[in-house]
Amino acid sequence: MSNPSPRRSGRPCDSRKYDAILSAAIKAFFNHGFSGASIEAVAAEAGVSKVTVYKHFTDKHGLFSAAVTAECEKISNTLLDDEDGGPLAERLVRFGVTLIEFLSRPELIQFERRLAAEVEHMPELGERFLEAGPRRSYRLLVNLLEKARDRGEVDIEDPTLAANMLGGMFKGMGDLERRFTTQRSQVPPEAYIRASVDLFMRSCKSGKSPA
Amino acid sequence: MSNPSPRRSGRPCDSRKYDAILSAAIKAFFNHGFSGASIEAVAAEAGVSKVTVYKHFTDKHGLFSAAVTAECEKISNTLLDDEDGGPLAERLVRFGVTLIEFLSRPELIQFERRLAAEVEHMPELGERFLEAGPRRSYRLLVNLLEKARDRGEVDIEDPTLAANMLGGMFKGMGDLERRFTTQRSQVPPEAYIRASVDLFMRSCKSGKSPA
DNA sequence: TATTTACTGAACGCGAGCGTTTAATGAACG
DNA sequence: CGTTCATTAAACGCTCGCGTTCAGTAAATA
Repeated sequence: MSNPSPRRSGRPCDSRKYDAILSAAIKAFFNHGFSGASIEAVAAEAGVSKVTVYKHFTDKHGLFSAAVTAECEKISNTLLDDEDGGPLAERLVRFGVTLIEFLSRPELIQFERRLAAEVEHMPELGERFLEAGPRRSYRLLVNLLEKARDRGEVDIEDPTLAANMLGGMFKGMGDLERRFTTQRSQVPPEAYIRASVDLFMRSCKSGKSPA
Repeated sequence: MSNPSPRRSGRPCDSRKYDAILSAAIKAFFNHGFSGASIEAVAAEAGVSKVTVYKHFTDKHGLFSAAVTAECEKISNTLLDDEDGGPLAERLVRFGVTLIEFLSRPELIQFERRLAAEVEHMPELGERFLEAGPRRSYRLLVNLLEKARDRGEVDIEDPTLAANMLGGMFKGMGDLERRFTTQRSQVPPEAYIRASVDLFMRSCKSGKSPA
């Protein structure tokens, strides 16, 4: 009211410190888990006093929540958009390869592991992640299939189901290996993705349709 | 050598205490994670002194490892065996439904979450789990497909790849919902599994084969 | 300049939890 | 019986870590 400018008096907050804290928190939480990570270590890593951490974030849970939100933001922004045309099969292969490469990044794997472990105690964070990532790319895939169907390119009864299966095939068993193994496979998934798309396309052209 | 009976002298260990400790540990670790769980709580829950815990298990890591091993044992013993015949499609549906129902049990979901979170620091446990569960059922599936192919029931070029895709389809997107959501869906997976098998079978009969 | 706010460093209180020790009791065996 | 080992309850030493407090400094505004 009395202030025309929203600028408060006194020394302003250093936004770089906020960022530093957040990155340090992300690193710590997703390396050691919620209970395993320590605020003191975060402060040290960020080159910041512990008090400053508590100035910016209310609490350990608040910091964790902010870290998850930030990571989800990154995921949203990385989302594979429906790149320009080509036949459906080629678009699906591109989609699948990009997806699997994205899911194979060590940081993301670690992030998923840690987040899933905390979901029981902070369900809203799991929900936030699902919306930021998986459900969005799922909808992209559904959309891609619907358009192809409308163009008469394939015969799909329920694109929702089809996308579900395609996504599942793309992940395949490699998903488990990624989650429960530390050594990263160097194998590019091209061939496997292509085989999955082949399987899918073959079934779509043979008269009947998924589901 | 000197002892004909393997029975040592002195008071023998109470195996029920061992079991009690182990169940308590399983509950604690898979509810609160490795760092989150406390030995004291485990001892209390087991109705046992802390010293007894350390008599039976060297150390917190040892206890965790024993808990994981015990759970993996359970998983191995629950493994869906290739129940008697019928056409391939029906057998696949049975396999898929049993698999998904198994994977949907809250205890198993929680177990997978916690274990995955610790894999980075104890890789051998992840390996143990993969061998006890996923890889075994994967091999069962491969076998099932190979036999069907040998009977001329389907035209599959690479059963390995096919099993990979089938398994992936069965899990589909529901896998992510299970991992990152606390509310359990009541929906029986029958219909979805059947649709996946349909998709698969359609592609196998149309001349060409997966991959 | 005075005021206000951010930030630091260090210390504090406090609880949790790991792993150990001690003294005592209980259960098996010879 | 005495020996041996399991088990207990309680206490201990120790470390870690959360969240707070305080005195002092730095950077902005009025």
